[in-house]
Formats: sequence, structure tokens, C-alpha cells
Amino acid sequence: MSDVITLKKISQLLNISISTASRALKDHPDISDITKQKVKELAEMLEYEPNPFAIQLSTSHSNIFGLIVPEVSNLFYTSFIDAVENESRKIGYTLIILKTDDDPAIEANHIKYCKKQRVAGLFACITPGTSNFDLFQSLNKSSIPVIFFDRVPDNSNCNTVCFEDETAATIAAEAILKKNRKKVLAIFAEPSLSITQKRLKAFQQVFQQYPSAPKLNIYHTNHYENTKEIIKQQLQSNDRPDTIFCMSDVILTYAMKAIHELQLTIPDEVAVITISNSDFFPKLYTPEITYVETSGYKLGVLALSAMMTCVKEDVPYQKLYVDPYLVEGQSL
Amino acid sequence: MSDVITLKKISQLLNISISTASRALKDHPDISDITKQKVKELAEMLEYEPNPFAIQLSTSHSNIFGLIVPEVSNLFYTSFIDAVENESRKIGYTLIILKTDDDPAIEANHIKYCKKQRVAGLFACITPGTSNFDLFQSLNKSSIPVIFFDRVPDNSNCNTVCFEDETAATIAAEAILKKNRKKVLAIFAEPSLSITQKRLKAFQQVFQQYPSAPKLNIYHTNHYENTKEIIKQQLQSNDRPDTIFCMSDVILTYAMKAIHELQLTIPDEVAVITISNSDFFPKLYTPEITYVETSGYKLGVLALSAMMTCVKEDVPYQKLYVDPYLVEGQSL
DNA sequence: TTGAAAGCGCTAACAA
DNA sequence: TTGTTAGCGCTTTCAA
Repeated sequence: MSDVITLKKISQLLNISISTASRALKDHPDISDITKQKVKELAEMLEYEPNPFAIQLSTSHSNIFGLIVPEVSNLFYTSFIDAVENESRKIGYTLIILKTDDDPAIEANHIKYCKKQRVAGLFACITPGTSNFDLFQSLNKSSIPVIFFDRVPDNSNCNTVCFEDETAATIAAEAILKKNRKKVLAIFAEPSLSITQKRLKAFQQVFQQYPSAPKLNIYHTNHYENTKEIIKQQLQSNDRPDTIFCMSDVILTYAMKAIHELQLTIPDEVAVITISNSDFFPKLYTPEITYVETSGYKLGVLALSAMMTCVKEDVPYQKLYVDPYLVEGQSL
Repeated sequence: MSDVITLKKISQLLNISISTASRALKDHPDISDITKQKVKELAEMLEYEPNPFAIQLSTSHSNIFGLIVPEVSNLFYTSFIDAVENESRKIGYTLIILKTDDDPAIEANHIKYCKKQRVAGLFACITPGTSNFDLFQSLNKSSIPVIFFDRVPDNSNCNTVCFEDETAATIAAEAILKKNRKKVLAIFAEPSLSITQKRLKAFQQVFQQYPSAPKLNIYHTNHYENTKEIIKQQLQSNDRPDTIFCMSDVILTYAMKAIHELQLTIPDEVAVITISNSDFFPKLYTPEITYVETSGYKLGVLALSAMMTCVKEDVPYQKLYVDPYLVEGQSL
């Protein structure tokens, strides 16, 4: 106990008052240079570290952000976390990472926890089951800014950072059109997800605009386990596709399994293009897969900058977007 | 401000003292059941949340663990984090995750930060450059227990949780011997890493014990980029290996690239076995790769239980180990 | 069984 | 330019 250095000790040693010491340490203009020097030197020597809890208690302000994600074993979220971590550290903030496993009950607990901890701000990717945004609202009431990312509420009275999901699909569709392919198998996730709907719609729109567009075969997968088999069936049919579009990384891995099992060569026998959250999966294969990147890292950087404007000043709710872009491999 | 419920408010509303309210809430035996009831009900109704900073300030005890990892975009560490997160939540603790990018300077900052935050305990995977353990020691002096995991200091006066690296390699080697193969290409990481040394030694030992063991060709890779080319060369040589052993997931991905590019079939033309931190990579391929699992998740569970014994009581330093085990795919 | 009061380490308004 | 004081919300000892 006695080895912990406090302002009190420093002030006693220097025969000054606690408040003088406190002010000297933060360069308050009222304090003389001599005193400042003395205090700072001693503090340095003693390796004085202010007690963050005491500061928090008297200022009711913390340097901790909460970050709620569905999972941590997912490259998209980890790259997002990575970005927020890096940027936060630069400005002296730390992160508490809370994982929901997509369970609304756990999510609710996490939100309460953040409120209780008086975090300086909260980043949140909502679980699909979240219907009750009152809890999030209650944070705003406590003037804790919330930045939603990736999966965000539909309503307009909140801050969000997202990808232009439509654009990602549009870019992919246009890349395919350029190659004069005959038949495209496009694999999307569950139709109920809003991200699926957006990407699907944009993708189809491009095809509809061009009379010479290849034939389009849409397939939705909800049970990942059998995705591979479905794709294999398609690839073995008479009217087999010469191009596969995957809406996401997971879908890509199943498509690649199917292609490998049938020993088809890419891109000659079948071309592949995907939308991906990072370069990891596309670069894992030979040849490297052409993909539209929707980078978690960039999203994280944007999220933090949005957070900082909220923390500093009272701004109206914002919807921000990260633009996806095409990365050419040799698979298309 | 006035919307924050404090003990003071509750006590005023009930016309009792703050201390009575405080004690009632924590079932202090001195307090009458009636009072307890009244206080608890009101607290519930008002959604009273104790201010953690005030608690911390008066008890100088927090419910936050620090967790220092090299990176967060790595399945091994994320599964470790995942485990520690899950287990911590069960007992009401939260995690602050700090990432070093293997930079000793950042690591030093993180340690200081944890000390300053008075975390209840610290999990740490050290950076290769760490030579100065004084900082870690200083935590112990502040009676903050430190559990090292995965990459741990050599000296004995610290708590560690690790894999039996030797065992992992031994299991893999024995699995290969059972299959009566002729020639094995074993690919290891940099020889300077202690994990490489351990695995290499154990692997070789098994082969030396059996006169009928297959020919063994050891290769160390330090530049991951050219690993694929090296493997391809080997696979195309006259005396080509019929089995490849990979020391890690990353190495496996390069080996698989090489095999795919040469269009070899597994396991007929070449068999594959790896040591892996999760089921992710082995299951990514067709056929699924046989592997020895050294699971980050299990390590995390062990780390937390080690932490809890340290938190509760003064115990001597412990070295704990997780046993690896073989998971059979169809690649060997 | 309850209350009063001191204290955790710091900030900030006010006084000197 | 510096010191005094009250207070942040809670815990805990001591007294009633």
C-alpha cells in the first residue's frame, strides 16, 4: 500500500498543498514555473501514476471505449477491432471488447455493463435478434455516444458506419460483364438478411441493364454445410456455369472446395469472383481470387473518427460509408 | 446528472443512512430482513447500478483483467481470447485486450497501463524482443498476478500455461510412422524459435527410435513467401516426398498451395499432416487434413482457471500444460 | 440493528 | 501564486 505514490505524498514531500501539486502536473497557468518543475521532477522520479478511478470519480469521464461484436474469431471483426485499437491508442483511449455470440440477452448485458462503466463511447454491431433499441437509447441519454457498424439499426436516429453494400455487388457484377461470360452462378446468403437483399438487388440490376448479359442463376444458401454439394451439382450439370460469384468469404471457401473436388481449373473451366472482408481468403488460393474488398480495417478507422467527432461536440446523427473496390486476382 | 441513481438517493428516499443501504444491498447479516427487502426493491425499481469507480476507489480492487497479445487477427489468439472472455464473464470479470504487434515498446506501455489501471490480473504473451521482465515483476509487486501463455519467459519464477510442444510433434511423427511412408518432408519455422526447437527435436527423436522409419528431410522456412516454391521444387524432384509434415497452420497453407498448383491428389500422391491451432485450416481443404490440435481455446480456459487460483490465494508459481491430440482427416 | 464519520485519490470552485 | 474546502459514490470502522 505504502508503495503507491499519490498526489498527497508528493505534496507532503514538497511541503505544498495537494491542489498545487495537481495543478502543477497539468501545467495550470496559475502555478509558478519553479513549483511546476519541482513537482514534475519528483513525480517523474517516484514514477507517479494518477489513479484513474479517482479521476473518473471526480470528473465522471473515462478513456475507455466499449466495443460490442458478435464474435472475435472472425477476420472481419478482428480487422475492425484492430483498426479501432490502433487509432484509439494514438489518442490515449483503451478498448473493452465485448462479444455477444449473437445472443440478444448477452448483448443487453454488455450494453448495461458499458453504461455502468460509464464508457466514453460505444461501438456496436447489433445481433440479428435485437429489436429493443431502448437500451442503446439509454446510453445516448447518459450522453454516451454510440456508433453502430456493419449491422446497424434501420431507423435514422443513430450514428452508423457501413459499407455501400450495393456498390460492392455492382462492382462485382460489372467485372463479370466485362469478361463476356455465358452463365453465372451467383451464391448469396439467407434472403432474410438485409445485406443479402441489398447485394442481390444491386447485382441483378446490373445484369438487367445489359441485354447481352450472361445467364444468371441465383442460389441462396442457409445451411453452409451443404453449400459445397449444391455447387458441385451445378458444376456437373449439362448447363453448367462458367462463372461463380460468391457473396462472402465463407461462401467462397465452399465454392473452392467444390471446385477442388471436381479438379476444375480456374479461370478456364470456371471463373470465380467474391466479395471479401479482407485479402486473406482470396489470397489463400491459387490462382488468387479476384474480389471486391469491404475492409473491416477501413471501417474501423472511419468508426473511430466518427466517434471522436461525437465525443468532442454535439453533432446530428450521421450515416457514413466506406467504398468497396475491386482487387484483381487471376481467377476471372 | 440527476438521473443517475446512487446509494445516497436510495437512502434518502427510504429515510435510512447510506451505510445501511449499502449493507442491505450486499446481504450484510447485521441488517434486518425488512430493511433489506425495502432497499433491494427500491434499488431494483430504480435500476440502481453501483458506480464501479467508487467501488474501485474504496476497495482498490477491480474486476478487469488485462490481456496482452501480439495480434488480434490471428485465429490462435482470438480463440484464446474467446475462451478467456467466456470464462471471465461467467464470474463477472471483463477484459481489456491490448495488442503489441510484437513491438516491445508497445508491450511496455501496455504493462504500465495495466498497472495504472490496477487490473485484477494480467494475461500476457510476450514479444520475442522482450528481455526486460522488470516491468512484469513490478506488477507482481503490486500484487497483480500475471499468467504468461504461449510464448513465455524462460525463467522459473512466473506462472505459465503452454502446450506440450514436444508431445504435439511426437504425436504427429508417430501418426506418420504408422502409415509406412517412404519419404517425409518436414517443414519447420525459424530454427531460432524455441517452439521450433522443441517440436523439431521431438519429431526427430521418434524417427530415430525406429530403424524402419521413412527418410526424413527437414526444411526450415523463414521467408513465408517462398515457402510454396521450395515445396514445389521438392515435390517435383526425382526423390520426391510422399508425405509432408507442417509445423503450423501458416506453413500448411503454403504446402497446400504448392500441392494444388501441381495438381497432386491427397493422400495418394502426397500425404499431409500438420500441427494446428484450431480446426479451421485443416477443415478448409478437401480432403480434410489430419492434424494435431493445440487449441487456443483450451489454453484460454486453463489460463483463466490458473488466474483465479492466483487471485484467490497466494500460491507458488505454476507451470501448466495443455495436451495436444490427434484429429484424423483423410489426408494421411 | 442502524447511523455517523472518515477515507479512497483526485478535481475545481472559492478564498486568501 | 497557492491553499482550503467540498465533493465524486462507495466501503468500513466505530459508536450508538
